[in-house]
Amino acid sequence: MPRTTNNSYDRANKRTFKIRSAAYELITEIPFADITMTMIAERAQVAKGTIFNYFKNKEDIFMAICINGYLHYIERMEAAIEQAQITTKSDLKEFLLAQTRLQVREYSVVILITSLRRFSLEVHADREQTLQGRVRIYATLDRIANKLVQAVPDVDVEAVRHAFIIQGSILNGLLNFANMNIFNNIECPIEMPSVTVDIEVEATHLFGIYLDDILKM
Amino acid sequence: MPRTTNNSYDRANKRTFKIRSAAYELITEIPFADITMTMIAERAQVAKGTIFNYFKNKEDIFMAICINGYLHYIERMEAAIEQAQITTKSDLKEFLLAQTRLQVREYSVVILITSLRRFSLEVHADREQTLQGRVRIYATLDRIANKLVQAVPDVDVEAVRHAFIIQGSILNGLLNFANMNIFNNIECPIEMPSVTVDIEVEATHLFGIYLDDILKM
Amino acid sequence: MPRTTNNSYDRANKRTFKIRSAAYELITEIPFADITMTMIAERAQVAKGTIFNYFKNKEDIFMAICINGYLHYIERMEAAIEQAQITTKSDLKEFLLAQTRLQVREYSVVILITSLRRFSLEVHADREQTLQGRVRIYATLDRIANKLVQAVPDVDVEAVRHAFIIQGSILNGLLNFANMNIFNNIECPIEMPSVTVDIEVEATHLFGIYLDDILKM
Amino acid sequence: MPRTTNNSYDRANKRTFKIRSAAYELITEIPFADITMTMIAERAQVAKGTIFNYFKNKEDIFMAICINGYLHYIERMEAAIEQAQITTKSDLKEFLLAQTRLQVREYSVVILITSLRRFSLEVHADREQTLQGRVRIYATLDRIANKLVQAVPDVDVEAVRHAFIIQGSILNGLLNFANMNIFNNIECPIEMPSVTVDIEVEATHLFGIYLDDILKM
DNA sequence: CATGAATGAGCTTTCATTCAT
DNA sequence: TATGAATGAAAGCTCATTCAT
Repeated sequence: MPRTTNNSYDRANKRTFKIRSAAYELITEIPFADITMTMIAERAQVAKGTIFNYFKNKEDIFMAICINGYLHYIERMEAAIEQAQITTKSDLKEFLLAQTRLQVREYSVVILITSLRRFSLEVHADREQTLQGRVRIYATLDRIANKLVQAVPDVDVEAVRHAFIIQGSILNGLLNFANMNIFNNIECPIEMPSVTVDIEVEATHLFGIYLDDILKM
Repeated sequence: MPRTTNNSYDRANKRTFKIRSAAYELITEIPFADITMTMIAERAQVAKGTIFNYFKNKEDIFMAICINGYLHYIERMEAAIEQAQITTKSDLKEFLLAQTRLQVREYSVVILITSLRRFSLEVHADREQTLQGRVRIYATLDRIANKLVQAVPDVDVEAVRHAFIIQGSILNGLLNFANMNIFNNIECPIEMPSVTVDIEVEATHLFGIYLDDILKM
Repeated sequence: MPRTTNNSYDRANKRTFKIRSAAYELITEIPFADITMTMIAERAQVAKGTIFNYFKNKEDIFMAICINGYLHYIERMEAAIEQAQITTKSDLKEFLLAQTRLQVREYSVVILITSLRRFSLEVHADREQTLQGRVRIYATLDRIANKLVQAVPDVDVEAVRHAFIIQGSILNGLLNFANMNIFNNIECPIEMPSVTVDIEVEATHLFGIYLDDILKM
Repeated sequence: MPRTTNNSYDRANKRTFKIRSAAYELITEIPFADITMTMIAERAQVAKGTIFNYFKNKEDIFMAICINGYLHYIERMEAAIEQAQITTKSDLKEFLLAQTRLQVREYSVVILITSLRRFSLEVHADREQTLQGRVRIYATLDRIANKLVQAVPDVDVEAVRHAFIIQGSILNGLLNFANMNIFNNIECPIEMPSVTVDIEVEATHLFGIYLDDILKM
């Protein structure tokens, strides 16, 4: 079967990817407010004007990162279900905690950027595009939840879907609120135990007991 | 002992309060990036230059709001302990959940602003001032935790102090990550159950099971 | 004699016409500075790049509109002479006033665009093209003037040719300078009689007494 | 009597004047569209940002030039009435023609800029400011007209006020529409008599016969 | 000849910050 | 200490123009 490639579509896809990647890289290095379109253009090796052919503005780029990043995460999760051999509630819990560890390790930036949505991103990002993305996310989460409840008896779809929101909230909250002993990535010479938090440990702990509760284990 | 009032000190205090209040009001109306020093000055009814006598920059103001707002919350909590008549773990849990409801209802904005700390505030805010504030917060939380463990047997100070971090993280995370069906304060015409969240219900639920866990109830 | 139609020539003509028409439409809706090549391309249903095959730049398009529009007007006038049955000075005056009414009613936009020539059009438009157009205009006016003086005794060709310049100047001037009670097409709630002007009445009045003068009536 | 000078008011006035003057100079050298705010700032020796403290945008500056320039002209005219010793219709006509010569010689640029009002200035200039200016103009013209009709019997105020509109229209029209043998300030090597116009001669001629008509001379 | 994605110079405008008063 | 006019760096963004397809 011959593969029909739409060249211009492919090129456009590549460009948006390059721009998003450049912006993603920068947010790991520089505070959001200090990132400029010029920086993003330089990093992505495209002209500044090109960015505006693909994104409405800076906020739009980061909103796209949020959505695509999270989609990437949950699509991987969906694929992982097959290999996971989940049959009991315990399997399910283990699976979701493993996914949480993955989220902490590889998707913290994406989850963290979500913090900007209320104060910055939503105000300027493209409404339609964003909502479409969210619908895709919801549909994927829905599929995942359905697959999981089919594999494990006596579990509510609604509860599983909801758990993903809680999972993200927990990680986002810990990233923002914990570790107040760190200022601008530099640890402070002040002893404040119990403020310091190992995000992975804490996230899996909190989400673990949440799962226990909703799975009635 | 007669209290010597220093007039200029009082006036300065009033000014910082006016400026902070103006900024607080604005953040409930306008996205952070769109708030200008001119707006804050007008709202606070001071000259733009005056602001810079009291705050290093815009980020400094909002960092101060974070810290003072949270201090305000926990100082009220400290005062509330006396009236609360806490003697059992169950009392303790109820007290902390009541405090959580208060946090949701009256301090959501303060908790939400914390989302900006990593990406904006810390980068420009005054380091020393901020750390001093955090130390004050820690000291207050420490006093509170101690008072509580003295009232209730068999509870770890460390665990209680830590619980406050988790409490804030939960609220912050839910505010940021939940309710993705809302875009720019406008609800979307897309049905996505389990994404929609009643913050107060969810926060008390999650924090409740966390307390059950750490209090071993 | 059979006319050999050159297809590509016809197509090119059609294109320039489509582009000019699109630009003409736009200038009746949007201020010159706010009209973009993209808008013109969309309206003309051609690619942006195509425009540049036919016109040097934006100013060139509007210069072409000026020249072609005015040519259109005077070529119609030339054709109208035959039907007009002009034999006396009075006939001539009536003919020219009727033509002035036509100019006001159907060519105001063209005359108005001329206002841009000094400040915008000439600076960027194609010099040779423009001058060629003006020579064509002059030639046509010359033919018209000659036809008219042949029909009416005791009238100077030079004076008639010159009258057309005055005619255009009067209309252009009134369009620009009169009706200062209107701002951005919206009438102002300020009573300023004698500022308000019925362009057609005023133009024919002023041009009428001018004709009386040069025709020594 | 001590003169009370409001320093900040004076300084502001000086600034607006400097900025307007710079813009006026530039428009005599460079086409409107090519004048940038940077150029104006440099010429006026103020910071770019300063301009925006006094004017909304580029169009606003040129609208102010139009209005202030014309006001300057008619205020001089008002002052000139006293010295003029006007008692007859003939005196009145001579006075107005002399004023027209002055307009041609010293205010052509101002009158010419008016050509931009429809296509550029009004769309972006400050509405209120502009209308206020026009009201001032109208009031001055009204005073002038009244003074003149008091001096000369049997002349209609309305007609005189209206004549000023016609005067400006004539000059504006001639500046825009005549001399099509000149392209971009360079005369063309094409012989087109009757297109070439001596603006001053033509304007006084046309306005002269208009005055004859309305004064019934 | 038609296309439209890519370009990037350069625009207007903003706004934190300064500093003379 | 309060002021707010002045600053000017730098931002976001536009859009005429190019050019590979």
